[in-house]
Amino acid sequence: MDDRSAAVAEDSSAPVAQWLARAIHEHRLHPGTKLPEDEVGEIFGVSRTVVRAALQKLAHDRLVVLRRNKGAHVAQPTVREAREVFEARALLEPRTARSAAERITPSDLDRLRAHIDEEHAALAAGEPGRALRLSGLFHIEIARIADQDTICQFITQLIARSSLIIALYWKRRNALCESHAHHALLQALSQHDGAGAEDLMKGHLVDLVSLLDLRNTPASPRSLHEALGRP
Amino acid sequence: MDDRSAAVAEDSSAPVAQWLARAIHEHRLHPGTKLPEDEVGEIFGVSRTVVRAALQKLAHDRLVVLRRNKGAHVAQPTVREAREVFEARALLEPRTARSAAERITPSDLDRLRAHIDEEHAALAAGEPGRALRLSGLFHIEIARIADQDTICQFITQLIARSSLIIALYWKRRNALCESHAHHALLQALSQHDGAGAEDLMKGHLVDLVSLLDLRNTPASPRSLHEALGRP
DNA sequence: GTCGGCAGGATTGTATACGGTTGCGCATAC
DNA sequence: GTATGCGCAACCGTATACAATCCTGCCGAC
Repeated sequence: MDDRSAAVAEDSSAPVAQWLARAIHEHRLHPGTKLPEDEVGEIFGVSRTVVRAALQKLAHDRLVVLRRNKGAHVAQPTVREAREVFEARALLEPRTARSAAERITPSDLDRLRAHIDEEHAALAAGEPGRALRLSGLFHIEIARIADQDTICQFITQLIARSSLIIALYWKRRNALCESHAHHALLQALSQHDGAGAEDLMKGHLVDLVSLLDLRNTPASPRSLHEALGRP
Repeated sequence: MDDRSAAVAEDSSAPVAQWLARAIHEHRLHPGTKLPEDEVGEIFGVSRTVVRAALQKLAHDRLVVLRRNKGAHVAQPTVREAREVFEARALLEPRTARSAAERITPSDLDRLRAHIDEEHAALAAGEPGRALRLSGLFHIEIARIADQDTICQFITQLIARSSLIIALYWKRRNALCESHAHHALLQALSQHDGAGAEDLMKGHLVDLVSLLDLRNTPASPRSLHEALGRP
């Protein structure tokens, strides 16, 4: 409600970037998909100038990669990058959850419950992409509650990248049953149990990584040199 | 060596962004300074298109703020933002220093020593801006040694913002005597003392914050309303 | 003398044009 | 049938042009 329509009049490239980011987050745009400037511009009714600005923003968030004269593609995080992203989340999110527990308000709790409910509804409606995005928003909401804008922005970026990582490395497509962890987190937060929330978040992130297939296999459409093992 | 000259041929906006970032980091560009697109473009001999790309990159790193129809200005972090930046650093850097201690190599140590020496030389030569930048590079180098690209990028951004914060809130201009902490860190790193490095880094960051004047005074070229205390 | 409005200049937002590179496909030779 | 070289089409990089907006200074009215 606050990030969709409000910014439209402010910066015309923001809606393009947000729309693309959401599509990536919901797995409607797959890793490696090319994003030609002309095509995107035609879809949104804007010129390449504003599309470029949006793509640059996404590139800075590591959601797309920009290669000179090759255009923009949805990023394909490597296994190494996947590990790094979750290591960074492990450094940031548990302590942030603790802060959130200490200053959470009833209206915050309501919003978190609404997130979980919406996530359940999306899963029940057979929209796993939407559920995944809402699951990410749950984490972002916790960072927002912690009232740390800077860390919240880092976490937002990391969660978006996590969505790409999940698209590439998730072990079993059907198993998106992480709502239990979010329920437990909600419980700890509602009781202002900072230490508990910190531990739960730590464990939750470990669980997430354990559901990824991060053996040293390269990303699916890997670079040919590595694929053929020739120097 | 890897981020200065190599990227020049790759992306023409990168050198502009790097030059501006360095000038900000070295306090040659002060918070609040306007950066007109035409002027910057003329300096670098490029058109506004590429300048805009550079400014957007810097805006994403929070070194400049972009306001619609108002142009780009060097950012003026608020007290709140200053606190947040150092809180984020406190979450990221100590653990990163520990990782660095565990995997540091002799050549890494040489590079760190060179950084410290250069920093001393800059101070002796009466170039506090250069010394500050080198001091920041010391932290970035540690993150690089830890071999965590993602976290390294976050830290790089946070250190650049720290430079702006120091420009605004440093208590005594003359006292840039933090080289002792870096020496102690180097010692711990050279002995692969992860726990020691983590503690030293934590303390170092606390010391840094204590040298800032973060009472709830607004930023120096604050909004006129607040500056004059008139409603 | 002060306030309000208006016009001019300056600066940004967006679109488009042009040049260069890449990559693909086809035709031809072997 | 396969390989090689050429040509074309698509796309990106950059510059520039035009429109919209904002700031500033001046002028007139009260």
